[in-house]
Amino acid sequence: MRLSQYFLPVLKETPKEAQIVSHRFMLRAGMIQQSSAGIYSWLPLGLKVLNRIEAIVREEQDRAGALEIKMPTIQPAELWQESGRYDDYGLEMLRIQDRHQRDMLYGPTNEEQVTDICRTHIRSYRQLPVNLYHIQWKFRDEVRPRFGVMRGREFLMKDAYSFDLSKEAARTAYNKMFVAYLKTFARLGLTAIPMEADTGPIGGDMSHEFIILADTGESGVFFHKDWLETDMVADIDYASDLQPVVDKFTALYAKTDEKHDGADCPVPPSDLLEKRGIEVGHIFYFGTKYSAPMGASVIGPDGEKADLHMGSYGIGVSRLAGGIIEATHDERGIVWPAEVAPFDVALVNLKPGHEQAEAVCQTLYQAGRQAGFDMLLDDTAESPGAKLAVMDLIGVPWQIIAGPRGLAGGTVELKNRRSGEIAQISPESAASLLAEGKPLEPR
RNA sequence: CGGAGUGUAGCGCAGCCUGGUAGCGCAUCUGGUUUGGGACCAGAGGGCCGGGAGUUCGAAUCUCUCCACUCCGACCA
Repeated sequence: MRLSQYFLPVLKETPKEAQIVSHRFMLRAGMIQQSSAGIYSWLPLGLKVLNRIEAIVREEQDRAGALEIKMPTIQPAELWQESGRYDDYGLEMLRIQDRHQRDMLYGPTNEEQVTDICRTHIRSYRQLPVNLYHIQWKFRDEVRPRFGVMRGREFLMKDAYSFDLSKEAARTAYNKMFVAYLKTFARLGLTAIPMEADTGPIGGDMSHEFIILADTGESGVFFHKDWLETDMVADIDYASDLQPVVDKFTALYAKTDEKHDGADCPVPPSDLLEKRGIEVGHIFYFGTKYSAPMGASVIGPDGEKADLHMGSYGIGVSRLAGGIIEATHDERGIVWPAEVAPFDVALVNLKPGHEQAEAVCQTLYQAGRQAGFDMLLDDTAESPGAKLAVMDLIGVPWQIIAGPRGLAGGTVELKNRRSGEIAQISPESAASLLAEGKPLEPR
């Protein structure tokens, strides 16, 4: 993409409503624009990132055996009256009427909807297990939206729902999602600690919130300091028994402040950390809470009818865009992990019109594109300082900077956005580096 | 929903107390000069001062009243 033909409305000054760093940078980098409280338009750069996060989430769900569906944003009130939540949910639910005065709502979540799908089509235990997920916009009329996309009213969420014959079988489904979440967040460049969370009325040990640490987080968390040294990568075959993996990643103490009890904590105070975190995922088992009232049951091997055991598994996709920035920025701007970066390589022509700079940029641009890199070529007439500042702001992992001064000495700059390291290399080595394809790593 | 604020050009702000021609910086447009870390010179355009109702000869400014947005708390992916 040529920057001169792109839509990247960067801001030099910070809009005053943006109080936290991710919100500031998302606005300044031209990723989002506020529409009303807690509701945002996603501009090209922001949507690109959102789509890449979504793709990673989807890929890991698919690998874990979940099946993608797409349920509507608008749901009929009847389903929620069946589960009993239509009256319970309160003002957070956006209620609307269609032209026939039929009560509808903009879905804040989809347990009822997915239960309706399964009760219609799943009659036998032989059809189990099933795990259906979708990635869809939700609306919750939050009392106080804030922090940009971190607590919006409208937000993009991946929500999966598992259906099993028994609690034991549901645990297998739960473990798959647990591991899928570890993998997903690791790929997103995040350390997301699974923390024991409130299970609500069901109880038990099957509820975890995945939390990334950030001072601006809304959740208070307590955990063993060794978490900070833990390698979060889990490369696992889903067909194997996942319980040991789950055990490994739940062995160290980690609880949200609702669950933490200072008097009853096994970790000595010297090893216990109390920090703030951002909840980016939440998984839990809730038994027959919806299947029983909604009549979602199957005939079991014993010929008896049995209510389905369900679990649900959420990832805040749009929240992650902000969460990643909170976790990885520096003072100059965003520092995207390679897998979610909107572009792979930014190519900066410091002096458009300069014959040699033009030629080198053209060559490198083509070389990168042919090798499959998503290239951004800054061919605008801005001042060099402005260009470089914008590139740092939008956080593309690699920058290649070409200007007359370097080219006179036969070099361009290869800059690593994360480390700040700059290598002076010849245009030819830059070209061959690009030609080798991903990932871009100098020698 | 309780508490506290803010609405003036695309963005950031001043002006309001003490009523009298609506300003500054950045951005935008034109021309020129520039080009290695958010350039320079000259010129230009752009505002129902959040909406409504009052007070007044006269309201961005004073009063009332809506509305929107933000921050702090209680709730949540």
